[in-house]
Amino acid sequence: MSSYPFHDVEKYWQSYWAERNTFATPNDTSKPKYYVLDMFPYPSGAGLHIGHPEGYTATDIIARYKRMKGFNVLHPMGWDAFGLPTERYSMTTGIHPSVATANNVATFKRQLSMLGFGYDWNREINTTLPEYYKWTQWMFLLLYNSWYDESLRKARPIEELQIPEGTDDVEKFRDEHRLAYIAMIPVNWCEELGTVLANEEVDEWTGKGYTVERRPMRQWMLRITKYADRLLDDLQFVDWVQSTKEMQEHWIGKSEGAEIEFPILGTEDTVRVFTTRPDTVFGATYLVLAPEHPFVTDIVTEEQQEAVKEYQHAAVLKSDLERTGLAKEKTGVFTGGFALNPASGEMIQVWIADYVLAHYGTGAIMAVPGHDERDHEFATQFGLPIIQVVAPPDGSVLDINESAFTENGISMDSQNAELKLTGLTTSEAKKEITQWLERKGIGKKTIQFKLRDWLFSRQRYWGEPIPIIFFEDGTKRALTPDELPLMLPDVADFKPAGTGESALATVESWVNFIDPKTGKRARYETNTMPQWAGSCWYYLRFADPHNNERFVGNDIEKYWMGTEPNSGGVDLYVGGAEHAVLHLLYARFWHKVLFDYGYVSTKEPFQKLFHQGLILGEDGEKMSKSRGNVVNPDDIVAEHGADALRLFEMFLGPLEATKPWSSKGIDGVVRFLNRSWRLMMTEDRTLSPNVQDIPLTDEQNRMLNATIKKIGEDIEQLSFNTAIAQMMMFVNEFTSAEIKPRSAMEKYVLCLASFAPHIAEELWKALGHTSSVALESFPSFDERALVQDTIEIVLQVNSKIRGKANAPAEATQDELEQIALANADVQKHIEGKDIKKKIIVPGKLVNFIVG
RNA sequence: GCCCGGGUGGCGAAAUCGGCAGACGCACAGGACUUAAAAUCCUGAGGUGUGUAAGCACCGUGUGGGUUCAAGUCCCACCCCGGGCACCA
Repeated sequence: MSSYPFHDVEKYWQSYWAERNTFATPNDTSKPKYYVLDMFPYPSGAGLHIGHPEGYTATDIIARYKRMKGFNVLHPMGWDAFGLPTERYSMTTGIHPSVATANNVATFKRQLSMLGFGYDWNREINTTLPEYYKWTQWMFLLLYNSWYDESLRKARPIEELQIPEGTDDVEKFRDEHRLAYIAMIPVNWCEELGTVLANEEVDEWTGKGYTVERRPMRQWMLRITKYADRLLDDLQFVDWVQSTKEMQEHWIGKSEGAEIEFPILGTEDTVRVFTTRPDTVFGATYLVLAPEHPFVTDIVTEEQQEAVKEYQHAAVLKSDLERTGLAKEKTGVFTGGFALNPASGEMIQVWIADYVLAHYGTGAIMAVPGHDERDHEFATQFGLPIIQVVAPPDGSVLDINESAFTENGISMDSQNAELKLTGLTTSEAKKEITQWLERKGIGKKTIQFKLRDWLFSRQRYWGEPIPIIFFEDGTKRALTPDELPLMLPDVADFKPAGTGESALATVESWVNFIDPKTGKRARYETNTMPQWAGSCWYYLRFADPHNNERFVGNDIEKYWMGTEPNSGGVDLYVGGAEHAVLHLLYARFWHKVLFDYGYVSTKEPFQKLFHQGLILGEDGEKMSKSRGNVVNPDDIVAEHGADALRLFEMFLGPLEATKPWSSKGIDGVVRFLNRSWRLMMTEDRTLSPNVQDIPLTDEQNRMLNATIKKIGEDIEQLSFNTAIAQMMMFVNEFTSAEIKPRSAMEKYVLCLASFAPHIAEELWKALGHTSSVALESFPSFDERALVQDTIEIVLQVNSKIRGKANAPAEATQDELEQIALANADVQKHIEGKDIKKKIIVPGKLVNFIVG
């Protein structure tokens, strides 16, 4: 028996869908909406890999199922096409990135169509097209033209920023408050690439043998830190994988503590430190400043001058990685200066050490070696005093020179004339000391975040130009919305200028010009935006992709994203866990800015988030060319068909699990599809005469209804592997029937349709239907068909299974007991013994405890 | 080091609330069809022991303990694998 003609069938239905626009999604507000989104791909030259269809099949099943359940489903696809790989390809081949991108997009689109995904291609978007990046630039301007009002906890137009009396440079004051701003900050400069790398990119390139050093450069930054608390708080509104929420929480890194001022001896200066354990201030036996701390030069004594300089110099040369990474050995230098512990009144040494980070807190710490492991290690190494000021709550005694006691406990030896912490619990002591500090005006309660502002500029050609103009006189202006898009000029050479600027700096005709609005000689910003920019808001554009007046129309946004601020957004967002922090955090940030201006209606962009697991090579290793274990979807489709690939990727295991590919395993789903086909088709592709209008047996009816029920439930739970197992059971059951009841076959095809749409369409047509199965309703099931009159119950003696018996489903405990006692196997085991206890669970089991 | 997730047959896995462990599939074995093979259909199968056999007994969800009539599932301790963070005071 040959296999079903999947080549013809799949090709036929793909063109059928395309010609009839089967999956066109109207903005039809009369129906409930369902928005299901994949993280849109970067169209690489290599084409789709086998991992892409995993998430895409899952969302396609959901989309098709929800459509059959009566929803208006938005299930779009587009291209996140700016970025370094294409630019590097262009550098070596001379092929323009826009041409390379178009080619790659064509390949991806062909492959996606080949897999039968039901996208509305009228809504296709591409981040590299001017009609798209016009709005990315517009969003940048929105950020640039905004400041964050801490009291209202929202972004507001920069014109509404109150300028304090006596401010001479108003522009400078505004720049200091804009959500997009320029800063000189040390960045990861890679000489060979001639570009700055993001922190997350450093490993990738150093791994490839490139060297990366720290160099201060003029960079655009986004003030995401202003949103730290909201990004943290609003996680409560989303239905995400717990681990992803936690990763975001850790990334944002909120910690509560206090700032305390330590007077520097012999000066009027004070050093402010941040600590989460102000209750341990009596145990602060020295101070440590970050090597970059501005006070270092003031504090350092003549004798220590040279050593300090040398240490600072060494610290600057070290990369972040070297400073924090492998070398755990602590280093530091005494400045020669002393400070006063404001609580104990002790004179304490001031050191510099690179275990204190300049960019966190105040860039200075009070070292409490008795109750902080890092301080303990440092103090031990340099012979600094270690004292205990917190006792374990159980009153046990410990040797504080041996190791730090970092847990909460009871304060000890912590008092001065005005203040007594001794005897208080850690949380009481924190409150007490903070009040004292505030009363004295030498400290206050503070909250710190690990999150840092977003380095937003890249020295690359293939990205969105930043719409800012610089004038000769040192002033600048932002483009106005009517001047957008600021088009990326055509260039022949895509290499960075090598000066730390992008290739744009070498395009004389573009970069230098007379600004028509002001008549001044001007220069465009030559930095471009990072790849994250386009993906920060694309989910909104899918709702209204051709709108030239707005990035998304008001009503359309409200329909697809919802109007309830605390819920709503994209209903289901599926993508890799590698984007758990950055993409999702950045997109949430932009969304909140848009929310502050009323451009969007929900606080959060993505209501439910799901990460599909990785598909490994057959050897259980990550797929890679060098390992030679790469599976190409084109090959699989050619050999087994798209339905088989879709089904197999879903059958492999739970969607979220990492699981290996198996070339043998796919035979199982191929067989299943063939069995489904033969259930109702003849060899010559016509409906089998065995499909007839006959009633179902009770057993068949039960199987059919159980299948409908389970498939609906499993799809809702993204549990596709078990849904497929159920369909296999259905087919096994009906294969053995001589005559196949037509009604069961029809309902089965409707169940199969979301998973294997091509074969389902063909079967649906053979069953005599003239329209697409994709537009039919999902069958409902009859709960009554599922109830069984008699069920098998387990008979146990002393909790061991000794037999089984059929009992009426409604049997009472007494009846079950009688049935059990009548069972020969049970009798054998209870014979001559006392029944000490009876456990009878109706519908499940009877258990006699004998002795 | 810290925070998550996970360990179930030869393999991928399944198992609402604690109630028949291993559904479904792969691979395997036997049978039917065939000159033969493939394909297909049917049947079998966690392991060990025992028996000619139907069967019977014991063991079994990473390890060790615990709770319970009953534990893959709950509790405690530990081991291993995957992911994330990593001097954030």
